[in-house]
Amino acid sequence: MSQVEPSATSLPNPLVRKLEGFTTLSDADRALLERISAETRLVSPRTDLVRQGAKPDGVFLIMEGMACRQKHRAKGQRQIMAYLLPGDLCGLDDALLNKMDHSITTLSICRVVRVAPETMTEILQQHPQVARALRISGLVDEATLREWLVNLGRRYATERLAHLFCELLVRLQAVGRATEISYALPLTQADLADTMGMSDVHVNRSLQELRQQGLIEFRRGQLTIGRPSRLQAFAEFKADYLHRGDQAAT
Amino acid sequence: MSQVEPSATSLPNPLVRKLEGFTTLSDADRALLERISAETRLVSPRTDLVRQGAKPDGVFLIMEGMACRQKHRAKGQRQIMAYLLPGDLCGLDDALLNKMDHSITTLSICRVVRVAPETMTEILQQHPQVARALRISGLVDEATLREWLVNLGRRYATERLAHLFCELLVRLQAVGRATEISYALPLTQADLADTMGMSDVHVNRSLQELRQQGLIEFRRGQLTIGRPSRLQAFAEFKADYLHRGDQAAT
DNA sequence: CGAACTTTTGATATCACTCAAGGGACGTGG
DNA sequence: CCACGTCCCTTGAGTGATATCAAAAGTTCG
Repeated sequence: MSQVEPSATSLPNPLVRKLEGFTTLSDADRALLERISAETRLVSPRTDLVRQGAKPDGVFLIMEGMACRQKHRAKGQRQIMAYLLPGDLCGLDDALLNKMDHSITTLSICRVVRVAPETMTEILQQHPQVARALRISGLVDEATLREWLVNLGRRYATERLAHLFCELLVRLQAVGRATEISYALPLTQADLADTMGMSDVHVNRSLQELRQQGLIEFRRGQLTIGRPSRLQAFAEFKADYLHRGDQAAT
Repeated sequence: MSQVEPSATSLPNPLVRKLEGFTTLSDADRALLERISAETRLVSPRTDLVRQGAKPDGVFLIMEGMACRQKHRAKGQRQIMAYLLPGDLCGLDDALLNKMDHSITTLSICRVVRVAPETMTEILQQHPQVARALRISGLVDEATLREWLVNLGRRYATERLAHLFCELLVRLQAVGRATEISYALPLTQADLADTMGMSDVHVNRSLQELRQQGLIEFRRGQLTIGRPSRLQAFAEFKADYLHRGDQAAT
């Protein structure tokens, strides 16, 4: 399922990038984060990192690829409740509770790091700025969840997808994983369906409509957004919930 | 809009009840919480406690009634993203971010307490057990949000409503605001619609169906669940996400 | 080259929305 | 204590959005 691998590419460190969007880090902070994220391993698609019902043990840092939080219902239906992108740390808060009420699962091939609980505790105590950034990051995750709820509750299928694509553009740009108009989206239409609370067939048709309207291109796992501002208007996307660029209050 | 009122009834203090569900409190902790929650004021229905776009200032503690977190879309649509019940503290985490991305609004008449930021900071520093319980409480709120997402994404209208009613039963029981089978639900069908991402007409018809199946009664703001286990089965409700009764890990 | 996925298409069924109007309940003022 | 307004709940009819089922076409990868 996984093996230790040296970090491969020369992409910017996504964790550092992300946290610097929330607060100012010292050289020591940065060095620490770089050190942590050195020992990565590859995990194949559709593999549980943390399983529902288990007691969380340590946290996972996503370095490459996409993972998610998901739940299953009795008749095999599933709902994805969050995407975990490069730079996202998961399981930190979950550790405070006894039992996972959902699973954390890879969607694509992922390069991840597991950080032991003790290491994590030490970091939080000795690097207050990192702790602060992680705290803020958690709040943004929660705000994102709320926006997803609006998405499912009050938008049509095409708007829903468009909104998700807008969000991913912003989030991936923030960690240097997207150009101005394009990014890798290694998801299946069924994955999108389980994210948006719709059927895979309807995802297919909605994607076609977005393509026809010239809002997106989506081929071979690469999503391209012709004019992001147009897609944002279509989806009524306001990035404020991601709290990028507003250095948070003390 | 509001005025200071002495605490009226002899109901148990909901904040104490709630936090004791998450951790063990000392007498000093309890005394502190009681002291804080003494100076309540009444707020009329449909009043913003915190407005979208504003900078959060202080936290609000709900002592009686129901409030919510909500967002509005352009064409007047709204989506309720969380219910705030007696014992719920809101705005604590929000304060770490610069700007509210949603509003906190009363649904019914509420008895609330506003706690100043300085007071809150002091409490968190001098009462670690309270801080810990509040932290866990926040995580449960997030888990609740995730479950709501499953609800909107993967359940039919009747199941959705049933699931909400099950959740409220558990949460209200935990703060002594519900009997084994019944509680006050001072909401309009339009409120329910904006919670469930459906139209008010469809809420009406779905409620009728739940009534016909003998699963609920709902009259004059009072909801009664004949046999909770039946309703839970119908909604596929598992209370684990509320993390009641599992004393969380250290 | 073939097996296993994934995407696409068509046809049909169903769930939920919109619009519009009637019926209650409740509070207020005369 | 009645009249009236205002919400809120309820009903009906028609429409629209999305799901389901089934099968064909395209991809990917060993």
